[in-house]
Amino acid sequence: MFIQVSVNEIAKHVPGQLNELARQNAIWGEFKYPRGSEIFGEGEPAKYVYQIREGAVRTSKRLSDGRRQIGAFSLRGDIFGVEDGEVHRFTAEAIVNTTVLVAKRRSLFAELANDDISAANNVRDLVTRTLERVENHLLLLGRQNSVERVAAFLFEIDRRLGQPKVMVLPMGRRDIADYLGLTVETVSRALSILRDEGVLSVGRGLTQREIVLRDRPKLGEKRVCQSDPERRSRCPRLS
Amino acid sequence: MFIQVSVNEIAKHVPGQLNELARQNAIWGEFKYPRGSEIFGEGEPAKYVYQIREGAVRTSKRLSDGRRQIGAFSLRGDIFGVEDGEVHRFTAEAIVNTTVLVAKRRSLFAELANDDISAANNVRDLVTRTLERVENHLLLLGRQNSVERVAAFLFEIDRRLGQPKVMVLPMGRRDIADYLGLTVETVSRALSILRDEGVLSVGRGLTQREIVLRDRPKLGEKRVCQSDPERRSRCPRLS
DNA sequence: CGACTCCTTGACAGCGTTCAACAGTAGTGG
DNA sequence: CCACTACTGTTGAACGCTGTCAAGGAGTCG
Repeated sequence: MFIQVSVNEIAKHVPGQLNELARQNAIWGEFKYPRGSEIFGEGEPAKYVYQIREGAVRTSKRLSDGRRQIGAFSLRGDIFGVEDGEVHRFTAEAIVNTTVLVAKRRSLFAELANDDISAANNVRDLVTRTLERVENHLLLLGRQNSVERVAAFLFEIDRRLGQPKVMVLPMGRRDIADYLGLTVETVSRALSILRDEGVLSVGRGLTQREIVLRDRPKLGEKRVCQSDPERRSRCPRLS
Repeated sequence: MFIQVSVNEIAKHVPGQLNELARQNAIWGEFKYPRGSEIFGEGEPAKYVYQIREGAVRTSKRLSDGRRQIGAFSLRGDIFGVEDGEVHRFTAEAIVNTTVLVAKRRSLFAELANDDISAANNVRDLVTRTLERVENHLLLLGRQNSVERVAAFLFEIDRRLGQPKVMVLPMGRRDIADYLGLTVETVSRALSILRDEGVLSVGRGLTQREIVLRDRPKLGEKRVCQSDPERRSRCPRLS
């Protein structure tokens, strides 16, 4: 009951998914993680599934020398931890003060053996969407320039936030940079370019993390390089 | 029977996986694809699962202007097409003349609803491994330099080929470049650097696609940038 | 209010791309 | 068998995008 209500309140676009997952497991309840704290670490046994009630989470990997790659951002209503196997392959950290619903989980897909078609479909959809997102991210990291990356990021977040008038980013430039495979300076410069081109507004009496998209069609064009034959930078090579 | 034998012959390290997958589906048999031909295209309905009997396959995505990102290479014995949903999210092409076993497939995870625990585990393992590989690839594309990328590529292929004396690459430099998010020239230069450092030999009476790894430990060190943690965050110099 | 972090901007450098030339190899047909 | 051709791969030189370093401003939180 408690779960039923809260999940439906929070995640209108993924109604009841955690319910399905939780039905045959045990909901452990709500947990709060302060800004910057670790929810689980890479290599730890994966015992739970999480849904964000309030806040935002980043999942990341690190190299030994500190270089970091963020694989995904999870926002309000999003579920994470499902796609892992026996152990977590990512580290998950709260970007801001975050409240999550936690459900005990069996091993991946275990609930599918229990004839629960609905839960099976939900898990399948989650894994499918995860794969699709990650694979598109490969293309972004491997073949797109900095402005395209930032535009793609803004486009994605804007969509996931429901295209609000003012987009409030929970994460800082450092996180954006590590998500896009860039540096903070390059992210900042790309945002300035988009601002100067009239695509968005930033600052203007707002926080630096509040962005107003002024020209979404133009942003959409920026996402993928529209091979401008004049500027032969990194993109055009058509061969 | 025919399938049983051939699968076990070919894929010792993934014994019988396609058998499991095929048991409740229908094996359609063997198909041959000439070098460079398309096995399936991005966006096409996903009707079959494939296992490579002989040859090699690349799966890739393209941007509208022709930029390409290869997501994975499939070698002899490998299964591909399982991780897709209703439609293929990648294009699959034969790198060389390739023979594949083809099995009709149901929708993703459908076989799990049929109480086939063994098949369920196989699908789960395939999806888990796919996710792990792709996520590591994110880190490579987002945060590693050219030599690290090429070293990681060689390390992976060497392992998958069973560390032979002479590594015979089925793919050309162009494919390697598009897999690593680089250009052919940069791949070639990185190989030359590794050659000059005594890590490998290439050419020497062999084809350019035949490589001898002379110092696997050193190659392993090249894979990830270790060394001074305090200096720059991106990576130390090459030379 | 002060110390801290975050963000932006500028100057510069470096790594990887682009462009170009050349050598090696494979495929083809005479 | 040898030309002829097309393709692949290597190497050099110059360019430029992005990283690095530095400085300063803006916001945050004690």
